Parts: sequence; structure tokens; C-alpha cells
Amino acid sequence: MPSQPETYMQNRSGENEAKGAAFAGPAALARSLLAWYDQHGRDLPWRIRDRGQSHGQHQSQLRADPYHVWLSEIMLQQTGVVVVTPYFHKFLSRWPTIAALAAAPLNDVLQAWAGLGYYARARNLHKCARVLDTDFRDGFPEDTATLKTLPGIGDYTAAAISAIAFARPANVVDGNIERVVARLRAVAAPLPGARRELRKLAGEIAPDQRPGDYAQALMDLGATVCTPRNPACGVCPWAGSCQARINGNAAEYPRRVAKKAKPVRRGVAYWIERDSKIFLERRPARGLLGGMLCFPGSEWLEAVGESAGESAGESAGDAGDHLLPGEVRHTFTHFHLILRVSVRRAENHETDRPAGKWVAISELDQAGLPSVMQKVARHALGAMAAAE
DNA sequence: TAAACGTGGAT
DNA sequence: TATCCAAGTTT
Repeated sequence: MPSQPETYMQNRSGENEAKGAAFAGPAALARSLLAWYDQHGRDLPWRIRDRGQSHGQHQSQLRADPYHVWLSEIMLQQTGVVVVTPYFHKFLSRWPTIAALAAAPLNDVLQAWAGLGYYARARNLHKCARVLDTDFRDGFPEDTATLKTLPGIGDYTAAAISAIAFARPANVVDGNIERVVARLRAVAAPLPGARRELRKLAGEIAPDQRPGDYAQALMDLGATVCTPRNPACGVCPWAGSCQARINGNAAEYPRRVAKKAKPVRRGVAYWIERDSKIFLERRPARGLLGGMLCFPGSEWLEAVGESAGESAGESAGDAGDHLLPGEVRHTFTHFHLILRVSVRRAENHETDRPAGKWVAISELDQAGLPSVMQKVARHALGAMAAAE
């Protein structure tokens, strides 16, 4: 049986001291979180959990496959578990090993990634697979310093891989952990400026034992209990030590600086059809939707004044073009986009460019179009069907 | 340091 | 409908 948890009197706040609240120290916090994880942690496809014991604490953690950990961590960057799961299975099924992924053409990887967003992740994933396959034949790198030299792997991902796949102690800090720690310590400074402080506070608690389990436990806690809105403090293993909870305002953390409003950009997408095929074009290798297959179109220009559509070419199309009714709305990270769709005659467009490709309408769904272009396709087909 | 970089689900 | 937000990294 575990001994009495260590405690110390919180003395930063006179109010808490007056109430006599007992706060768990770092070791006790880690221990209670791991116990919670053994009972309530989620079963996820890229995760290995030790369910062999129902009583007591596990002394060591199982190690998940480094390829699976790496792939899942890249996919999970700024992306939810529900969205990632089918992509994770699809990738592993198609490319069961790092060598297989490294051998794949980049365009195949981008096609499989379509819909997941942040396409630089897919480009870096592929680049990283080739580096791993050529420069790390002896094994997946285990230390954070080496991991951070790899494409697409930054502070968080390096720490997560090192801890989860290799059981190495690391200070894993993601958005969930920032939120949990901000509440636990009632950090008043707003994000993103408070990152450094939150990272330091998180590091004071992270244990050397079962570092990967601990990191995943804290992320699970943030995702299922210490949620952004309406946190379930009543079932939180850290509630007794949580400063914000005791202050009664856990949901107010973490504070954030106000975000800038998104501007609106407008543009036209060209629907170029011939023999039941559509002309698509691959975007430049870097930047927005870099390397992705898209409908050709005008530039996307920020709306200025009331007739902004004209500046986007809505009234400057070639002879024979005709604008379909309605519009496609899509929001990117830093701007809103409003797209009109123009049906353009193939002979009015340069359709033999190297980056161009004709795709059967019936295969548009599997062509690997990013979501915004899937919206364009759906809108175009719907508008033309309605005009019949 | 700040801006760029996707998308879908929740409220 | 509008806004927030998610297992961040790169430049």
C-alpha cells in the first residue's frame, strides 16, 4: 500500500493557509496522476497501456513502437484525437514501416494526408522518414537533442517521443499541460507569453519514473477532465492541490491575449471540364496548401471596399467563362476565404502545364484535394446539377 | 518575437 | 452564425 502522501502547507496565499488546505508535493502529484491514468487513461491506437495489474502502482512503463509514436505525435499537432485516428490507421496500413514511408513518393503521402491540414507536417514527415531511413539505420534516435534536429520535430514532439517511446525522463509540455499547470498554480500571466513559466512549473512536477505514462496521463487529464470549458474538477485527482479550483475560477485559466480578427479574402476557382475530367494543378511546394492538388484559380485578395469581388477577377474572366451562383466559404488559420466558382472552357486555359493533371469527376473524392477544394468540387457539382 | 500554417468539432 | 480551440513547428 502507498504510504501517506507527502503534504506541505501552501503559504503563497494567506487565504489558503487560513483554510488549512493541504497541497501535495511534486512526487505525490505525479503518483496520484499515474494512479488515475492506470484506471482512467484512454485506450488509443498508438498507445500501449499496462492493464496487467489492478492494484498498486506500476514500476515501469511499456514502450510503444517509435514509428507509431512519431507518426501519431506529428498528426496530433494542433489536431484532435477523433480526427487523427482514421488517418493513423490509414497510414500504418499503407506504410507499415518507416522504410516503406521513406520509399513512397511525396505526392502519395500528401494525397493520404489530404483533409488533415497543416500540410507542412506531411512534407516534413516524409522528409524525416527519408532521414531516418538513411542516417539512423541503427535505430530511432532516443534523445531530445537529436530528435529536435529532425524535420517537423520541435520541443514538444522531441520530448514526447523520448518519454513515450523510450521511457526517458523529459519535460513534455503541450497545450493540455499548459492549461492544467496554469490552473494548478493559478498562473496569471497570459499565453503565449506565459509559456516559459508554465514549462518551468511543469518541469518541477514531472517524475523520472514512467515519464511517458506521466506525460500521456497529464494530456489525458487535460483532454477529459481539465477541459478548456466546464472542467470536471469533481473527479480530478489534483483538485485538492489546484489553486484555481480552490479559488473557484479554474475555467478562467489559462488566460490568453486577445487574437487578431481574421481578414476576408476573395477569389475565383476555375472548373475546367473535358471528357468528364477536371483539370487540377499542384500548388508550389511551400506555403499555404503547399504541394497539394487544387483547382486553378485567381489570386486570393483581401477584400477592399464593397466591390472587392471585381479585384478577384469575378468580372474579368475570359470569354465563355460563366460564374456559378453561390459561393464557397472557408476559414484558414489567419483569414476567411470566399470563393466563386467559374466554369471555364478548356481551350481558354493553359491545360498542359507540368503541374497540371486531369482527374475523372468520379475520382475527385479520392484525388487528395484539401478540404477547401473538396468544398469547391461539391459546390460546383451541386450548382451545375441544379441548373439542369 | 510574431506571423504563417488547416480543419472540424463544440458551444 | 461566430468564436474558440486542439498532443506545435518553422521562418
